[in-house]
Amino acid sequence: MTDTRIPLSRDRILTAAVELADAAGVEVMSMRKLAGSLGFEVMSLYNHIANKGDLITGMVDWIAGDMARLDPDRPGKQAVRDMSISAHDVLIEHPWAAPLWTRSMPGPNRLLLMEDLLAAFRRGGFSPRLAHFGFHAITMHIVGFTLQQLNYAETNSATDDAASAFIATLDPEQFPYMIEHVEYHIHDDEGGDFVFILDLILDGLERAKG
Amino acid sequence: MTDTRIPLSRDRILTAAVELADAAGVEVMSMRKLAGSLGFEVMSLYNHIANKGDLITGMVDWIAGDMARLDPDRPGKQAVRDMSISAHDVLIEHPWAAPLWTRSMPGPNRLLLMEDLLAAFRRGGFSPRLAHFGFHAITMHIVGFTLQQLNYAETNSATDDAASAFIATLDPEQFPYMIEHVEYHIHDDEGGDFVFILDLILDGLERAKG
DNA sequence: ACCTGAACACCGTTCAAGT
DNA sequence: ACCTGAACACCGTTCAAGT
Repeated sequence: MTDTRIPLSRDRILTAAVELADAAGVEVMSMRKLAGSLGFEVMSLYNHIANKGDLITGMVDWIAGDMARLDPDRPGKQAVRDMSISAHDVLIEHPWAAPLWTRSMPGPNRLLLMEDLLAAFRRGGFSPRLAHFGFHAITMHIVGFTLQQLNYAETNSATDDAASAFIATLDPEQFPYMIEHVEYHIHDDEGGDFVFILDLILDGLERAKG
Repeated sequence: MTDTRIPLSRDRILTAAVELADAAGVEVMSMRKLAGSLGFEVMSLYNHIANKGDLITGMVDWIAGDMARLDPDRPGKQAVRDMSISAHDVLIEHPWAAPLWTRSMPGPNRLLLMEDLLAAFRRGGFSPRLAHFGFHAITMHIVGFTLQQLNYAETNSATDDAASAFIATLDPEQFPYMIEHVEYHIHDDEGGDFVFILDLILDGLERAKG
């Protein structure tokens, strides 16, 4: 009885892991279920990945590979803007990734993005110090904003019913602006907020360059 | 044989949980160990908290209570600046909290901080829309920046040896700016970066107000 | 009302055994 | 070299039983 299964590999495992996390969430994706989804036993995975931490690092770097590299032919500010928007899009596509982003070491794909970003600032005439600030401001915005956005989507569930229910628990005397804020999210949020703050940061950095 | 132990309460449990997480990290703080540190059995906890999610929400809100409320007597921009710095300090003191911040619903203490922040913007003459942007930009900076900072401290371990080792793995031809960036973290990072970017955001918002 | 023990349905990972 | 079964040391939580 020969084994007709396609043999495991790091790539196959990572692809399946991303798929599983996309479909069911990371908290559901256990080593056992991952192996099961591939038709192998748990321990087979350990022939290709070191441990669960290694798996997660690989998953994060896997989706980093989907983010658009900086276009070297465009002005630095435009290239950074495009990359940021692409990165944000990818993180929204894979909602499990943003919380893990800051918790794992950068893999090869992420390293390339980081180098690109720093290079764009330095070649654009930023001092090492200002490039350093710019780097942190931009990456922080990409990950942090997405994190908040996803959290909002989650706590307010699919529909806006939960948001309305949340408002109902608030005393309008004590939390008038909080209520206004949540209502903004329900009615007026067209998704342009990420880019608005991004431009605010980019303009601020350019001004700081002097 | 009478029981001389101080009876459990939600407050006692939360205090012990924060203490345990501070000392050993959240990933180590299990329900079983938490109960053990209090001298009770696991299941006793469930008489005071609903489940682990409830516990974590409570822990996050517990430390939110340590953050300085906005001073209503100061100009809005200054008050927001002070609150942000205080919040950042508290998150650095409790390194487990920032990753959980965006993953749990706001409790009573956090709600007050959020309302304060929104009120400062609105009373300072911001439109609902701009107050909304400002709110997200500031909270994102507080949590996101701290997250990156903690991650850096972690991957580079206590000493700078790990950072140097990390640099050593990088090809200087391919990653010149990445190397420069990590070296900045090792040598020139005096901790003023959080405030620098904070001011950049505050100035940007004020300018957007027109 | 609050505390507890046993049990259930899970985890990640080690180790020795197979091919 | 790669796959596997059994076992270990954990989890969070339910349920029935105690006081």
